[in-house]
Amino acid sequence: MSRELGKIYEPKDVEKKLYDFWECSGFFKSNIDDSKEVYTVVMPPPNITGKLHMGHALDDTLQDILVRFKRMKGYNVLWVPGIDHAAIATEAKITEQMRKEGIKKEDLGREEFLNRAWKWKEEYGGFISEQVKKIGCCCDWAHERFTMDEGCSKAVSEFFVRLYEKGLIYRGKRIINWCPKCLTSISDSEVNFEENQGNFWHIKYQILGSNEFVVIATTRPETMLGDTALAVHPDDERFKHLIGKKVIVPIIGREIPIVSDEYVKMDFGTGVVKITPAHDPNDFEVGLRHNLPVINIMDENAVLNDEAGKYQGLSRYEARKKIVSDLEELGALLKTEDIKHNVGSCYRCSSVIEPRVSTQWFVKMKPLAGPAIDCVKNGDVKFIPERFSKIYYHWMENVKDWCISRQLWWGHRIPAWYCSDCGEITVSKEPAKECSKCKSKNIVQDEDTLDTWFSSALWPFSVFGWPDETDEFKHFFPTDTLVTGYDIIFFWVSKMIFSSLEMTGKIPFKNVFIHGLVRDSQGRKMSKSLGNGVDPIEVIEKYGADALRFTLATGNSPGNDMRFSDEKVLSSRNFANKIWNAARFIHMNLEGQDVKNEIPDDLSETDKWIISRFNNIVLEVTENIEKFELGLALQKLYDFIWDEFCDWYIEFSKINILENPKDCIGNKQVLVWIMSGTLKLLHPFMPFITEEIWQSFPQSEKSIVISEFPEYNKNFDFKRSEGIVKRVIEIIRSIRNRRAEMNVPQNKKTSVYIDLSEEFSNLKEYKNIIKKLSYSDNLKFGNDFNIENCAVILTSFAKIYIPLKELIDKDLELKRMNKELENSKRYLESSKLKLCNEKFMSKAPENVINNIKNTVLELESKILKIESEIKNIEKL
RNA sequence: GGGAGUGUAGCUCAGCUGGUUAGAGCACUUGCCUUACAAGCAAGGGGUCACAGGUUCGAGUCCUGUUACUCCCACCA
Repeated sequence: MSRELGKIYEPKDVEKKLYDFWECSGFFKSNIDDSKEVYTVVMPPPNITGKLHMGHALDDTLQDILVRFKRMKGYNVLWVPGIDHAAIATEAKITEQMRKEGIKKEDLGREEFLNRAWKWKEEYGGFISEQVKKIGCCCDWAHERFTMDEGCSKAVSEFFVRLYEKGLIYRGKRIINWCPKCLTSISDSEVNFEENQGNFWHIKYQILGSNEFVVIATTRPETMLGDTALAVHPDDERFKHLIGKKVIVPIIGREIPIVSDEYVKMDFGTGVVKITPAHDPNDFEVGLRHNLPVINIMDENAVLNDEAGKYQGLSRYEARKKIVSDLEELGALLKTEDIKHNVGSCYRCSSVIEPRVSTQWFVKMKPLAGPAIDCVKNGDVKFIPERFSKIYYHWMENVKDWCISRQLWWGHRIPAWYCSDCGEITVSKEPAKECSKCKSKNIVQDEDTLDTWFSSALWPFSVFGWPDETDEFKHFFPTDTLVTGYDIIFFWVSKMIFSSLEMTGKIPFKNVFIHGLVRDSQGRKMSKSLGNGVDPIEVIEKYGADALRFTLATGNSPGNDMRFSDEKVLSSRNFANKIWNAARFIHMNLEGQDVKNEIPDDLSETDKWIISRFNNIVLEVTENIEKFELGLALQKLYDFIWDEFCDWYIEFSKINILENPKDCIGNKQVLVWIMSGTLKLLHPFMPFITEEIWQSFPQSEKSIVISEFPEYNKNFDFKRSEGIVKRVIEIIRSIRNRRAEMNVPQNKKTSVYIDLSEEFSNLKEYKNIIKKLSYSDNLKFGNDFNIENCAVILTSFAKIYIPLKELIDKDLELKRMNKELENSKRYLESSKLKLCNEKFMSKAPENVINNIKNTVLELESKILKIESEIKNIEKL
């Protein structure tokens, strides 16, 4: 039973051992069990690329806290772990790896490339799971899923086909965001806009058949090669006469019309805009309205093509330079201004995005958005904190169609086949063998794959075997709580909600628990380019998983960003060590004795006090966790353990145990019982250390993981004892305080005389405790002391005298007494004022009024005492 | 341009539905190796809760306005 605990807690010695023990014992496994209430969480799947970062550690820790709590509360818990194939990110990594070897994607071919990708998955997938385990996550590994495994892929086809058949997926020629480096389209939300210092070139276009010019201003002069119109605002008096006329594009000499369109802002630039439908999203729209030709002047690498004439083969930036200098030579360049404007770049590789007209697949969003908004509005899905629902509405209400096709190989291939005979598109869950219209065998599958989020949108139900109505799907879905960061609400949360509603008719989860970003100690975002990222695994190796978890779970509130610093982890580590040593103290006193882990029949007031305090903490912590106030819950546990249990109850126990080492089994039982209970409360937050200590005490369960979370018990509510011990502590504190003020070192013992008021005369029973903890070597109770040359401490229920003899300074003491008198009088005044206030008396609740009345009585007696003591001292 | 958040001790942050004289960690000062823990113990200093109004018997907490910073969305040819 009593295992030897080292002086310092060494996480390394226990974490791996305990995790293996938990896993082998099957504590994390869950099966269908109708006798228990279900609690399901699906883990946001980390990308298959690279390592876990601090954001994952936070996300996983929060989930683990909730899941462990619910398991201890008796729920049938399932936490599904998994990994995301991360199409574009992974493909970029593999392509990069190949580039170093001098191989191109095309050289390898689709099949070989995919072989490589799967090898990558095998290698890195296990690596990520290992990291999740190191954090301590109690997920059910038997349920682990991958977004491209067979089941999830089946779900993806089902999703695509159903939406297509309902007319919610369409294929169309649109202008999309093209990344010239990743060579794929990306969705609007994958584009990052950043302010950029650029130039605003003013260029003259000659009006056909006249010597007049109009001037346009542009930041992208190279696109003029694709101009098919100029546009002005219909109400712009300056240019009304030009509408319908033609102008000549400089350099290339093409004749293009001047159209009118409300898109043009009269007060921006020159009021005249060049329209290049192939290379600007707004121009594309204008082009559609005015039936303008679309001239694409660039290839997929953003290099100018044969439409660009003599500029063919130049990159977009080389072409820009050349065209500007050519315009200058021609005299068509009127002036060059500086301008700040936003430039979009790829969220993966940061290349500047090139708007590009191409044929892509889209999801029609409007019909899907409605129900997705409603289920949050009516409370079926709750965001925590609530304010994030506003952000969600705002986005959903303005959502645009979702471009889902990607020109990548790593991902779910679009289940569409094109017939070379009749041109019909065949969309099918199973690989198509023939054209659905003309039955021709001459069909080819779409080369493109689907956006990663298309499969992660299905995650909460695809992991349970949907579209099959599996028993698991019926039992565990909808899930309970989704834990994720606010940065991913648009990317992912919104997509899961509308997909789930559309496919299963149910919400995917009841709660969305949103957390913020983990920033560095200076508040900067952790990023690769800054090199300020902190590796959670390194932190674990240095300080332990529990210290990391404590750091991430405490000191911040839901939805807010937090800063991560070594100092914080250090203080968390110290907390772990504090608990460890409390356990050591208890063990030390258990030596050779058979102490039961239960509350004894005969309880002292201090026992009742700590039990009552513990009982109260149980109630508060449970409530806090249920309300997702994890930081608050943990703070309360910290305070209880450190301040109340260690600093007071253990100190009380020491005195008791030292006095009668054989005869205090009851006290020892309480120590073991409180410690065990506290460990259980703390276990969801700090699983390793709590398990290690818990097992070292007599317990009925073989693991804390499957023990019962403590319940509030009204029989353990000892308010009277709390009052008594509170006063004992007050006496001790006030004596220590006075000694410190007088610079009496702790190793110098003094005499202390205490004159208790009648109703608290029973505090005499705590003589030994007070004597020891107030550094006294001579403690007497009574009311007939010779108090000459004594420092006096007054509480509402006692007068305390310390004969400090030569140490005391009369003037200093008088000054202090007068100051205290002032304070008490001021406080009394403000309290009395409240009691005289009729409105206060009629409206404030009874307990508030009673508190103040008591305060007034206490203050009045205290003031009297102070005044008489001042007189006494003055006589000296 | 639209939306959201934040502003509390030197620093990092708590403070739940308004209720005694506002808290923690770190840092700082002083004294302690006291039979778990110096990764510790005891005591202390330090805050007109961004500013101005308002509601209320009572405001860090609710309302209005101002101001500073941060983030998100949209996007300026």
